[in-house]
Amino acid sequence: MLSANIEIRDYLANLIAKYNGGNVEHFSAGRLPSERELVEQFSSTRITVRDALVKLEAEGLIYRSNRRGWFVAPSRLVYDPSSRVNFYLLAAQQNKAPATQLISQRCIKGPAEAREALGLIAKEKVIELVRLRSLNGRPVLFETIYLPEQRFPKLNKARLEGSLTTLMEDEYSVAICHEDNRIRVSAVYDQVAESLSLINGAPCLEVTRIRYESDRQAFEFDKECWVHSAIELSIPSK
Amino acid sequence: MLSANIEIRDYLANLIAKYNGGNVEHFSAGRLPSERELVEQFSSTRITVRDALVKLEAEGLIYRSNRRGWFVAPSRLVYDPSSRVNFYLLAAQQNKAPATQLISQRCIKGPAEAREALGLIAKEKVIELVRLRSLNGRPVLFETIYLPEQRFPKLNKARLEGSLTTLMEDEYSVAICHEDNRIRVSAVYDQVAESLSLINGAPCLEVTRIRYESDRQAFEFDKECWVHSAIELSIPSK
DNA sequence: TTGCGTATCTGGTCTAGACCAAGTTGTTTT
DNA sequence: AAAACAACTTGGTCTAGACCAGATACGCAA
Repeated sequence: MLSANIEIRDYLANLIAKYNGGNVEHFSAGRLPSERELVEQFSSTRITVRDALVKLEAEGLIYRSNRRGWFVAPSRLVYDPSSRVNFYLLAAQQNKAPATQLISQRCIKGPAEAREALGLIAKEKVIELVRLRSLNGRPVLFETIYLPEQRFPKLNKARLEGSLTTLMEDEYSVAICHEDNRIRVSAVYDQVAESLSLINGAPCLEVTRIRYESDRQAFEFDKECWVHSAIELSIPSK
Repeated sequence: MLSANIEIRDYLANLIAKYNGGNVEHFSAGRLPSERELVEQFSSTRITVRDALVKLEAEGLIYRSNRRGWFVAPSRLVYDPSSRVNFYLLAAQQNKAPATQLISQRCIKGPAEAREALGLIAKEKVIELVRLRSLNGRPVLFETIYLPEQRFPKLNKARLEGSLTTLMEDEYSVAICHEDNRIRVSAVYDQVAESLSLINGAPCLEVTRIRYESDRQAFEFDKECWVHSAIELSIPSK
């Protein structure tokens, strides 16, 4: 005995599998039928249809673009967070078209979490960079980067949409000693949700990273929020 | 202008923060008020209250135990998937009481995914082990392990609830050469959901692992489904 | 004391709508 | 051709209930 929402889920999951297998006839441009069309088709209600869609979303089979509709999720970007391969190269290798947008750049006191990670004292400030990265026009990553101002004076604004790792090596002679990545499932709100075309409370994969240039001296604190269906992490053994 | 479900979320998130800070007065035994009580308190409806609860669940602040209620999520287990530290030791180090239950043990053909990873041909079978692991009585991990039967004849049943790594070293002289871990957000259904006291379609953190004892020869294929609020992965740099 | 059945409580699922705000599209005006 | 507006479509949010199934607590009988 299947509940109605699972029946709808299974039906759509099946079509999605076919679509991903190359049978494009079901969804034009990867777009699912509207919720109201599905209600008609299954003689059901929006509550039930949405239950099914939210489950498919949780699985990463589909994603929503706020108030535009539901779409079949493209194949995931495979990403090793502890490798220093840059985003453009990685995306290109996997046949995806990358783009980066610098949303804001500020010099502020910064959140306690970042200050602590960077070992800042008293009035030392941080540079906060907020960037949005897309694959094939779909925003997939919202990242907030904190850098100690003293270590990185006069950041080259022209290069803030490219690889920061490269910038830091070139202009500040940074050599990464080691780093720590923390990965958890979380949810996005407000600016983050909006930038990613997600709704408040949508799940995401959150990667928090601290990079060190010597045993104790951290030079970078990042928080990455990935649209969870867009990413798969690959962690090779040490 | 906040929507009602966000208002309820914020209110509860606040209480949860206090609860985690040591102020235990709000929730007895970490249990949240029932959905119907919250409906009363906010003069709202269950749809809206559940929207709020599902958002808190997505964030990992609370979890549900199927038809029993909603609970404040305990602190997360921090876990490095590519380390070979065993579960009991790890849990003990973080002051959590671990337990393992062997749910099933079969010798089968196995799913294509596992067969391929293990490089099996023709009629070679796999041993499938299904285990459920708990922390402080709460199920947090459902894992399915596939081992090539030829490599591991006559598995010692008495030891299947303990550390497999240790068992394999002791009784089969396995030496791990390298491994690959894949991490993605997914959802659980049926037996997995039931075992974890989750509902069909609840999000989880899925870790898929292949272990090799030589460059090409894999000896273990695992799929771990973690209750997402129970876990944080820690990936140190190579 | 130990089962066992029962009443009650909980979330799980669903009906049948409503209104709103943002995104899309087509038409008209400049 | 470009800008402005209007009409329409979409999901986002919410009302006010209903019934079901599993979990739990409790009282009663063995």
